[in-house]
Amino acid sequence: MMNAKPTHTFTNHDVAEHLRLIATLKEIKGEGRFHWLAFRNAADVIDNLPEDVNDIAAAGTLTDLPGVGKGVAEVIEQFLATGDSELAGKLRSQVPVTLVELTEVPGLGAKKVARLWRELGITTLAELKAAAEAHRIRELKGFGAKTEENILKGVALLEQRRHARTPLGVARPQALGLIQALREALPADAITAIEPAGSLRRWKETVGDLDILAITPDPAQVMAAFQQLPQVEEVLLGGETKTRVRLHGGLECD
DNA sequence: TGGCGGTACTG
DNA sequence: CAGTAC
DNA sequence: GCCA
Repeated sequence: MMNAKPTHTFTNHDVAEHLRLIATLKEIKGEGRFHWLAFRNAADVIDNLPEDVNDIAAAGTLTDLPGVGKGVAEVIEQFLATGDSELAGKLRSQVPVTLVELTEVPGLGAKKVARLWRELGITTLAELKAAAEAHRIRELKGFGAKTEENILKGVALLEQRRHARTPLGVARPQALGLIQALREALPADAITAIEPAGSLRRWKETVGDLDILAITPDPAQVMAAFQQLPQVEEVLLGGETKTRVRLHGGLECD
């Protein structure tokens, strides 16, 4: 046999996802902000790394990466070797992993998910949906009828999106079109810089929505122009420095 | 050993 | 004001 | 948890 090759090989993205899993579980568990933030930051670093994390690990220089210290490096090494880590295992024994997907419902963060779990025993999307439909959510202090509706909408959106994420090949041209339209609608000096952000910028193969970031001396002017673009179907939220709209076709854009 | 982004929006 | 999202 |  040739030199023993690992049975599985893991990509930078796999590693990043594992670090994100740890971060989310820690957050739901209620650990202090910076304990889990560190893992999320490290995940972003790994995800954007041009080099193969396997090579870096082999060279023993993981901790040279920004945001990667002793703790994260240990987790990465274990994951590359086994596809899992002690830390993640320990976390999984304390927090149901299925809670992670609840976190993806817009408007639901770790804190609310933790309460839904502890106070209503909700651990899955299906259970969440059922509880909302049975109006059991509004019984919780701080959760009202409105929250319930939003959860229902969010779950529906997630179920829909799950099967209908937009391919980058479709999303990116749309975003670039928006950027160009915005430039044309405004004087040249109104926008210092503008570019795609989020999953678009990270070249993910599919995206859930469009994120566009602009630097401008006059935010209000840009927000107004953005909302009036012909490809905008509905303004969902129009702030002074942030706007969310739904485009024709259903894609949402910030 | 102390700092870690800052802000806007919703309920 | 707390929680969430960017 | 990482960094200065």
